Amino acid sequence: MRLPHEQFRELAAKHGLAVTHQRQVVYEAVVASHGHHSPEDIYAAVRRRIPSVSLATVYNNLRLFIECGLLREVTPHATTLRVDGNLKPHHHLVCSRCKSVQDIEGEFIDFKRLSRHLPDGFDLTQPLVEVFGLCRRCAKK
Amino acid sequence: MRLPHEQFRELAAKHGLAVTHQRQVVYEAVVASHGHHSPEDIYAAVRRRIPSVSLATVYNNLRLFIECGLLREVTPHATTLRVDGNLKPHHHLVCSRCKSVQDIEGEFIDFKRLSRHLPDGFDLTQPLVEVFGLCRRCAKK
DNA sequence: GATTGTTTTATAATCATTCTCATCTGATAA
DNA sequence: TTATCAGATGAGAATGATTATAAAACAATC
Repeated sequence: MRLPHEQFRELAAKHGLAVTHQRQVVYEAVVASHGHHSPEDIYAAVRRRIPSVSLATVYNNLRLFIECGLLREVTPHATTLRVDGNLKPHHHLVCSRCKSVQDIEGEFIDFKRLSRHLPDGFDLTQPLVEVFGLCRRCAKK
Repeated sequence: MRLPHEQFRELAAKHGLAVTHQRQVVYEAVVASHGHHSPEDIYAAVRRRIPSVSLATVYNNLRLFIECGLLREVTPHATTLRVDGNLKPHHHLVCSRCKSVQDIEGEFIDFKRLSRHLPDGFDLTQPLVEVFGLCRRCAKK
């Protein structure tokens, strides 16, 4: 089992990213957060270890990590960016009203059938599926 | 076949909304647009018929219509609101990089299996599924 | 047609995000 | 190890989408 900072150094080398202290701490904060968090959340976590860190640095690095595939953007219909450090295949259940996101397990997608309907050239090598509905709290109203 | 303005009067009555000229034109602009458009797009279309209309009115009514279920929000990972007037069951294929959205047909979701994994109380009566990948253009890079 | 509560307009305010630029730092080569 | 320099950071300003505010106009009900 690799330690988080070793894991990050490997990933950075693989993607040609310079390893800075800030970058490392941002990455670790996302992975440790186990959820679907906003840049402000991550900023708050990073500040505990680097009080002088700038919010722009957090934004810069989150965007960079998303582009490199180190983490995934999870912002369905929400007004603010959310990131997910969990790269294992999994899907999301999203509340259309309150925009809350939860993970969902299970093989409920027929990828064979899906691929028959895909337009030419569409790349599904890292598929992510988001299913919308109403969470219990919002359904009550 | 109902005319668009008759259709809107019925819907408004059903949801207890006052029928104003602006509201009617906003609704018709969304339905006629056949796609996944931004408030600015709708605003431009409405202005052709009501040059004095305010952007705030477009936003207010789009939000109202979404809440009433007259149309659906389609903003996966995009930075700006998109609306879809097509209420027939259909799903979306979204490019993770450029955020483009296209409709996709086909029965590729096993809802029986999915419902086994749903948390208690989650309401899927109007399910919308969004599948993420890379569109042809973005996949090339 | 008068009344009442809602809607619209114009504009100001807000909030998330990005940009700017001066300063600093990690990576590479000497 | 040190010098160099492209790239990263920090502070704060700028941007852009969206929402709030308040006065005037309007739809629905009586």
